[in-house]
This record gives sequence, structure tokens and C-alpha cells, in this order.
Amino acid sequence: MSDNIEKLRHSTSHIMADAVMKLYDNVKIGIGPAIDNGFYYDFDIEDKISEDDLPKIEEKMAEIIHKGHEFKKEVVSRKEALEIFKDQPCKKELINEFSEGEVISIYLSGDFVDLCRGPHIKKTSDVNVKAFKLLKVAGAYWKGEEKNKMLTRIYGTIFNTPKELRKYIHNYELAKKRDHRKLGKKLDLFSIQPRNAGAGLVFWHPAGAAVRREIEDFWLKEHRQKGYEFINIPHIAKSNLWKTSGHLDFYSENMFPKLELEEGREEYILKPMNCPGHILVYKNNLHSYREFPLRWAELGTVYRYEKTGVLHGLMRVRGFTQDDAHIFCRRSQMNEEIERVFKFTLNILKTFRFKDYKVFLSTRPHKYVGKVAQWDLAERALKKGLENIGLDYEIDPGEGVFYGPKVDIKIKDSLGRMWQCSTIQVDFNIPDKFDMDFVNKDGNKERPVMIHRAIFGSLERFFGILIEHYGGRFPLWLAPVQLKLIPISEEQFEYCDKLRAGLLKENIRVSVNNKDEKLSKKIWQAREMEIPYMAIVGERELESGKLSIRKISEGDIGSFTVDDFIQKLKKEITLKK
RNA sequence: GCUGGGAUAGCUCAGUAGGUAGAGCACAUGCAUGGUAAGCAUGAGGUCACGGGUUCAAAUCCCGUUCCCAGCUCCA
Repeated sequence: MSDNIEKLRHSTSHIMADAVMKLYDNVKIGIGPAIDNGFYYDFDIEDKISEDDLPKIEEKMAEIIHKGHEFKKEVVSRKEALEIFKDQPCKKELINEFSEGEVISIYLSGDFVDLCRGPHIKKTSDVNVKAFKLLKVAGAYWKGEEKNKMLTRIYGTIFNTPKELRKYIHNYELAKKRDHRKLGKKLDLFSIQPRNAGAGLVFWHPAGAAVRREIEDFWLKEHRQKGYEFINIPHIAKSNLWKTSGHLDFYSENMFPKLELEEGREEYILKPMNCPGHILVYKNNLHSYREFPLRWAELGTVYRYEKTGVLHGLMRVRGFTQDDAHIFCRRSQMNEEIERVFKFTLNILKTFRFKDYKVFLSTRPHKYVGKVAQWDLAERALKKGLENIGLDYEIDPGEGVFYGPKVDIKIKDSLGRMWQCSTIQVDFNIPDKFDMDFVNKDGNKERPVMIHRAIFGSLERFFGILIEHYGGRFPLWLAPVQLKLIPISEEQFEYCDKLRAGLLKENIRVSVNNKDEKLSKKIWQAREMEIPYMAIVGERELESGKLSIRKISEGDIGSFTVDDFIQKLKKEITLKK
């Protein structure tokens, strides 16, 4: 965002606050910054504001804009500031947080005054009234803390010109069409059935499951090549396991209630993570340094009790499958393993043509287990790994897991919301808790380092991201149906069935449209379902043994013999284009 | 969980001075046998989210619950 547009947005948020204060009684103001794509302002207000009220506020803003008030900066003392904002508790709180000697400035525009660092545009009339729009109303905790009061937040946006505003709104509408929840229904990929099964529980329909299977196969092959072995663990285990791991103490609010069998017998717990299970496999044998590093992977399904308000399509669910792996190694191997995981991860993301992601290093949280020195060591190891492969990253302070710091890769959805997918976590603590060891060169027991990692994160979330990333038009290798056979009339139904059987043998996902419809409609239907290839089969094709092929992105691409076309498809599938 | 808005056919949605429900698509049947982006007709399909209340009468008004949407907080 350029400084210019940021100034404009921030200034417009002042104008909005001014308008709201003029329209409603007893308005207390929070903060009102510029953000990506717009601005917001938070209000503590007795009246309820709904989206229906926005036009009214916009009108008032237009009035203020037309008045052309100058934005004037004044530097004031703490005492003066407290006097100016004597009726504004949020502002007073902020003023009192200024350290001694820090410059406190206010900005005036007309009779509106705000505690503000600036900078601002010159005057309110520099805002083009046709280039701003208020977008939505939402609640937001004061200072972003759940224990604080919830304020009313109004979001808006502004651009330099009305044309840019229209473009933004247009793009936003287009982006909404890519929403995986919408496409999931349209393409019949999955469903979530709160009434019949429960919120946040995903049903993968045949089309969605076909994509998942393809992703899983790819994942499996890649991991095997990288020296991973696969294990499987049960979905429930006695609660003492979760006591040992620390989950009962540190993670219980995200866990489903315990499963009680008989009165007085031990309870069972539905796993919210896979690591304790993997550790039990480890601990069932004696290990030598010679085996290391051990890389154990599993597509492990976990269940987490998430608050209803956070559930979101496939992106945030209550039951999901992680492409989890745990690497057990010596300390001396740790750095190399971390680097390997980073490279592996980036490589896999590249296959799905992801380029636009952000990397975060999350450090020690408030609630943590273990010793600070070990945390520091783990954080340094991750940092070093990131730097060695030259990956740009941001620090996310206090966002680590309770047992260790992590590096996350977050990917944007169609509306720009970031979702954590890949994660790599270095853990010295759970090995401690489980008293894990291996025999070193000298015949002594030594504690292994554990690296937890997932590349997709969860298959559900990754699938959601993928649907939006491709806008529902999956590349051939992932497409639920790769080829639609379209007979022109009933005369070719039988021939198409035969063709289908042959193509299935070649591992092509193919289906026949045997509806009693016109050709043009069948083409339209296949396009609606984003099927990459169609083969039109009429009398001519039946006689010649050729297929008339249509590619979704290019239209009619001519005719091919069946064998040639199979080779063409297979080549494209292998290349994962 | 919190703030605001919602929940009507498989899907997208109409249905405000309270009077027991409609459209398009999809589905089934019939007609049409169609050559590269939606042929015509007919039919079937709904405890209007769930539970309570007000009323002679509730999809419609009120309360609660569940879930959904946009944010916030929290997370893969």
C-alpha cells in the first residue's frame, strides 16, 4: 500500500467517525486505522448499528467531505490530551500508555478531534465522494483481547478514483464466486451437514474424494522417496496418555469430552493430535542412533472441539486429517532435517502452483512446557533453517504450540484471508515428558529431538484452499472427472460405454453423459462442472473410431484416435500441468 | 464464545398490514433425434431449522435453542 492511499484511508476513517458521532448520541471511539483494501473505525455505542444504517452514515460523510475541513495537527501534553478526551475512555487509556517524553499529537478536522499520529490528507474535500464506500459492520474486541468489551466496528474502503472503487467491488464479487463453499456445492465435492451429523464434520462426495485420493497418492509417493515410513494409530486412547503428553493440561479446551465406558473404569480420549500415538510406536522398541533419523508419517485424522463461531467451510472444521509426520533424530541432525523439510514442503506446494504464501516463525507462547533455554535453542534452529534456504519470513510472537516453536506457511483464500497450512515444529519437550531415548555411540541413553511437521496441514483445509486457488477448475491430474464422453444421440450410448471401459483401464477418470439432451446442452453441462476434456461422439466418430475433442480452456481442438488421445492425456497427467 | 445479520423444495431465491406456500434450475415422464456454451410440455417434490409463547388463526409477531454468514477472539 502506498503512503498516499494509506493517508487517504486513514483520513476517511476520521471522517466516518465524525459522521457516526454526529448521527448517534454518546458515541465513544476506539481506533480507526487504514488496513489492506480500506479502513475501519471501532465505536462503543449504545444504539445498534446494522448494515442498513450504512447509507445514512455515508450521506453524513459526504456532507463533511463537502465542507472541506482542514486536517490540523497539534502536539499536546499528556495533561491537555487527557482533558480533550475526558469523555473518551478508550482514548484516555491509550494516552496513559504513552511513555514519558513521547510526542502526543492530535488531529482536528472541523469539530472532530482524534488522538492520532497522522499523517493525513490536507482537507476533507480531498476525498472523492464517489470513491468511498462503507462495507460491513462487525464486532471487535477493544485492543483485540477477548476479555475486553466488544466494540462496533465499521469497515469501509476508499480509492483515489471511483473507477478503482468499482474495480475493487467487481473483483470482490468475482472472488466470492470462487468461494470453496459455493463451488463445493456446485461441483458436488463435499458437504457439511450440521443437522444430520454435526457442525464442522466433512463428507467427501465422490468428486471431492477423487481429488483427495489423487492428492494422497501424490503425497505417499513423494514421502516414500524422501525416506519416510508410514504408520497408523488408533483414534482413541486412554486418558493417561494425554495426561503424560500435556494435552489434558494445555489443550483440553480444544478437545471433545472424554468417552466414558463404565463407571470407575478409565476414560478414553478422541485424539486431537497424532504425536502421542507416534511416540507410543517409538517407545515400543529400543532405538539406536544408527537408525536415525526416523521419519514416520501418517494421514492421521484428529478431532478438535472448535467454537461454533470459528467454523468455516472446509477451512476450519472439527474433524480433519493431517498429513502428519514426526522426525526423531539426534541434535546434530536437527538442522539438516529442518532444512530438508523446508525444501520438501516448498517443492510440494510448487506442484500445486502456489506462489503467494507467507512464512511465519511463531515463538514461545504464554502457556508453555519445558525450559526457556530449550525453547531458545529450538527457535534458533528454525530460524537458521529459514535463513539457510533464503526464505523470507515474519516473526509471530507468542504463537508457538505449547510444546515448541513452529514455522508456518499461510496461504490466502479467494477473499484474502490467510490460512495456516504447512507447519514445522521443533520439540524438545514432549520427548522429555515421555522419557524417550535412544542408545548413542558410547552406549549411553540420549534424548531424541522430535520434529512435528505437516505440509498440507490438513487435507480439508488444503482442499478448500485448492478449490479457491483453481476456482474449481482443477488441473487434469486432479480433476474429479478428467474426460466427459458426450454421445450425440442414443445411437452412440453403447459405444460410449465401451469407450469408457477402455479408458478406465488406462486409469483415466471418465464418465458418459447419457442424458437425453442436445449436444450443446451437454457441452454446457460439462463446462459448468469444469471438466477439462470432452469427447463428442456422434455417427462420424463411431464410424471413424476417432474422438472429437473439446478442451475446456480452448474449445474444439480437433479429432484424435482413441490411442493418441489416451497418450496425450497420460502425458499431461504425468506432468501435472 | 462475542457483535451484527440470517435459516422457505436437492440448489438459487420470491413470499410485510398474521388467513395452512411460489418461481427458475435440478429430478421423473412424454414429445422432439439434436453436430460444439441451456429444445418443448407435463409431473413429482415442502412438519416454511427446532422448541415454546401471543392469537380464532403464525413461514410471517415474541422468547429460547441449534446452525449458517460477515467480522473479532482462537487455530491445521
